[in-house]
Amino acid sequence: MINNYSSEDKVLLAVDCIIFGFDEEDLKILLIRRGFEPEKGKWSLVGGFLKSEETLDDAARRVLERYTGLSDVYMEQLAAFSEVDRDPADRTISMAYYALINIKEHNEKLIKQFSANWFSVSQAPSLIFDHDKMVHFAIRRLRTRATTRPIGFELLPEKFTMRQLQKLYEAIWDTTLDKRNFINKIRSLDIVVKLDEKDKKSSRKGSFLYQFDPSKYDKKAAEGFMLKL
Amino acid sequence: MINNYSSEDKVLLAVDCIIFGFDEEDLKILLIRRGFEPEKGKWSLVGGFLKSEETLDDAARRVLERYTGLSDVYMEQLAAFSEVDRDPADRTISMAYYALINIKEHNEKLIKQFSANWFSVSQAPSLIFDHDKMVHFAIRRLRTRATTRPIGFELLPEKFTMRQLQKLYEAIWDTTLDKRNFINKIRSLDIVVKLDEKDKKSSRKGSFLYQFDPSKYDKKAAEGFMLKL
DNA sequence: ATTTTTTGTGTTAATTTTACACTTAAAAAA
DNA sequence: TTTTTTAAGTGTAAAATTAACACAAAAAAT
Repeated sequence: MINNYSSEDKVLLAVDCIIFGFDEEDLKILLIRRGFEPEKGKWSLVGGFLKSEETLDDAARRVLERYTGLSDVYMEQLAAFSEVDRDPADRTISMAYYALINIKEHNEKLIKQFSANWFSVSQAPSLIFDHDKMVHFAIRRLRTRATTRPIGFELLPEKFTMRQLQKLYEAIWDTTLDKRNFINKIRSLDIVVKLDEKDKKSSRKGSFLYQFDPSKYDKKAAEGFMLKL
Repeated sequence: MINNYSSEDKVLLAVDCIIFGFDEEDLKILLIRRGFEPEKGKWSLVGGFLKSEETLDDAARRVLERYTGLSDVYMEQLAAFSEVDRDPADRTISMAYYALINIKEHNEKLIKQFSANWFSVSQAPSLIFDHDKMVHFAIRRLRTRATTRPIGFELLPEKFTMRQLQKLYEAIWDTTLDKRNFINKIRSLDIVVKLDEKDKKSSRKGSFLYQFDPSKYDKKAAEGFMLKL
């Protein structure tokens, strides 16, 4: 087939990933020191260029696996950033993705290898290019996502306490919540199962562990809800 | 500066626009018969390729102006579509945008010139490539947008009746609403001003015209709300 | 045994949402 | 001029949801 588009401009297309993790206290993002020019050594999101034989989702997954060692990560396309001079080296459009991972599960070795670091979103250093804008965009999106879809599965360990789940929402929304109203609301969503086990790390008394019910969780993830807290 | 990215693949980047209009009854989209191969003559979204000296928003605005004659159109970036074979002619990634326009204001001549046509979203023909997917995506986005931000300004004439506004929401959400509850809700948002004029077209009695209060509207557009109806 | 710490739980008031039906205005028809 | 027709305009009560709020229980540490 004749290429009808031969006179059109081609551009570089990158993906940059905002990787969120949660450490029981703060919402964090994974940043690396950039290993090449321009802006070598500065803090940056993880990213890479789209290859012509893969989709953008493929590219994002590839980047995610490269820097965290994790596949099967929850990931969503965010937005394209296309200011003409956003990357001084060449005309590059970047597709931002955000990912939610269980911070305990990523590969520590890779973190070292790439001089990566987890930063609380409120204490992150300023980033190269338009990456700060991307991060803000991602936080905004995560906030709305947390109000319309369940998110705990992605960011918490398999078994978790209600307090942990509440702290996660508090971190995402940067607010404090009433624990009684919170637990009632979560129970009414009918996506968690209370276990008999207790977690003793956080208190003398110990607190009951919960687990998500995968099928109910997925159902809610698909149909959505409106979580007002 | 040395180009550090010289070994990376470049791709064609297109924008495709879902242009929504409202004709007092139905939510419509503007489609054109494609003027070149591949898929020449088939129904398609309006689109074009990104030029290297413009941003994606610029490109979308350019496409919008070319096909509707309108500048200053409300427009939002939607999502990138990047299946490897989505366009059989060449590897092309498309950034979908959606736009909301006042259907009365677009340029009729251009419509003819491009063999364009307005279709009710429920009766649109099937489109080339992955354009159907884009349209569905856009409708979904428009629905959530209508629940979190005001939208009337973009799709209605300057002066409108409550019934028109209600029909707009009914069309977007594909539902019916109670007029008393609707009007109370809209009034509580405090973004419209009731005028003394009446519109006599729709009934003997005539119905009062309203206008958006630009500053209040913009404020609500920026801060958002949660519209449950 | 006492202190300390964090968990766990239920009720009431306030607010928001939903359901619902009749009158009014004015043109058109008789 | 009277009657008919059509869509506009309006308010209240019940139901559902959300928000506010405080104390007892468990268990480890002293």
